[in-house]
Amino acid sequence: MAKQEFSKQTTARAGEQTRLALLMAGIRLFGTKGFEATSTREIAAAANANIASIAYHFGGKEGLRLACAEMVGSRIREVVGPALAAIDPKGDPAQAQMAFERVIMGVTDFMLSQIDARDIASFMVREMGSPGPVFDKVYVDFILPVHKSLCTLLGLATGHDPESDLIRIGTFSIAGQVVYFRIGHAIVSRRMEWKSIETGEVAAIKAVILANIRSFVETHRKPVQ
Amino acid sequence: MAKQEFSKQTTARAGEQTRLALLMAGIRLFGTKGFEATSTREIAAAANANIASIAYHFGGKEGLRLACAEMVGSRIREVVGPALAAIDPKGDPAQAQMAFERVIMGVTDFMLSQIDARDIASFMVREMGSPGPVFDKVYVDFILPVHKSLCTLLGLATGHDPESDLIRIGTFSIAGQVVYFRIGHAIVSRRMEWKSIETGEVAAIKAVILANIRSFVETHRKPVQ
DNA sequence: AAAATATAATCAATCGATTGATTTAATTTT
DNA sequence: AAAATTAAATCAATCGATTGATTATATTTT
Repeated sequence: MAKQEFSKQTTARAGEQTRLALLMAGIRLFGTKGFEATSTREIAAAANANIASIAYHFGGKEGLRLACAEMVGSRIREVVGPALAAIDPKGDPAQAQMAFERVIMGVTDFMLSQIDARDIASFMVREMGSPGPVFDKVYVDFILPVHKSLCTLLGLATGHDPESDLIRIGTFSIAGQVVYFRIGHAIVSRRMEWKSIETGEVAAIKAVILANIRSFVETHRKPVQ
Repeated sequence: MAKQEFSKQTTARAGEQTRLALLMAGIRLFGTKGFEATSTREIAAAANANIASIAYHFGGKEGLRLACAEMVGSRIREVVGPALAAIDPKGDPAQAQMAFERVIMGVTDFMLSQIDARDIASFMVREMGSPGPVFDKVYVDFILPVHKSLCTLLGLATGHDPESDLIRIGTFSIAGQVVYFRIGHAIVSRRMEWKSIETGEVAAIKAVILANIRSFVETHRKPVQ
């Protein structure tokens, strides 16, 4: 297990290095250009690896796609996992609302701020749009549990049944805003006359989304019966 | 110059027929599968036309893509155009809010209900995600004017400067919800346990979005100074 | 009106280029 | 030396585009 720090080029899991590089390149290229529009030669070149290494490590292009999905899934679970685990199903409304806000704000930060995360977000959004094995994996492993948890929180915050149409659709309407600002960032940036999305820009977007969350809770809050 | 009205099948622009069929097939396939993932053979087969007809009518695959964008643009302008033209820049806040709600609800209906329009919406959303000449066209011809008009209305309704960050981003946050329910319909349907998006389902979504609009206006309304 | 000509449109066949995948050989690591 | 990994070369299949031939329609000439 002892990792040799010296001459990491030659030693230190040379194979693992290209494997990771291929995954990174795959996520980035699949996310920005789309799966079909990206060639294996392009991926190999971006990862400074050989074309055959894709087949060797992942069995093929489709295998790399699935491996990318798994890496994306685990990466996102790192972000939302802790916040979701801290949910108290018997907490009071104010506490639930705070937790809800924290998760959404965290996801927004992750999706818009972190440069390496943008590729991840783009990749996932693309896979969301087209049914397939990757979609199923992303849905079951990530979207469903996260959405359910968010519904639990929003249900607690407003006093409604977490599985009611209002809460489920309402949660989508809020999470959808986050998704939109990611996929529509080119449009938003152009309209806002931003060169790129930086800290200040993300803060402005988060402020609006946060206000929308609070407006939603306030509008639909039920008096305790 | 006299056009013969009889036997429009044989006469009356025989080429226009396949031209339209190619456009329809292009919008549908580009929208559902993506541009790169769709082959010209596939398009020709779907349109009951020959592969060469694509080059003949549009100069090539990329030309067809642009022509599809133009058709989509004009089609959408039909939907939102009348509502936007009726905007009164000096109207009272309540009137502006009603107009805003009407436009958003109309677009939501268009994007989710009309079967033929789903292809159009999918096509546009896909092009929005990837920069290129089609994106520029869609932005300038459609997104920018519509968003500006919506900002005017939302500015009037709340009393804020239509070009302020709050109004511009806020408008995106509302329009983004509509876009999300279109591109994320597979996820939403699965989570809601809907077989497909039908009248009742669209009504449920519209109710939530409408409530979000009204919450936004109420939250950010400025007292008349 | 009839014949001749021009234009528009579609067709099957084929082009070179590129795709993902595979094979063979060389290199590195253990 | 054996195993693991990478590099280079090659595979059939498919891509978008183009070709020349053919048909249908419109226009012009006689």
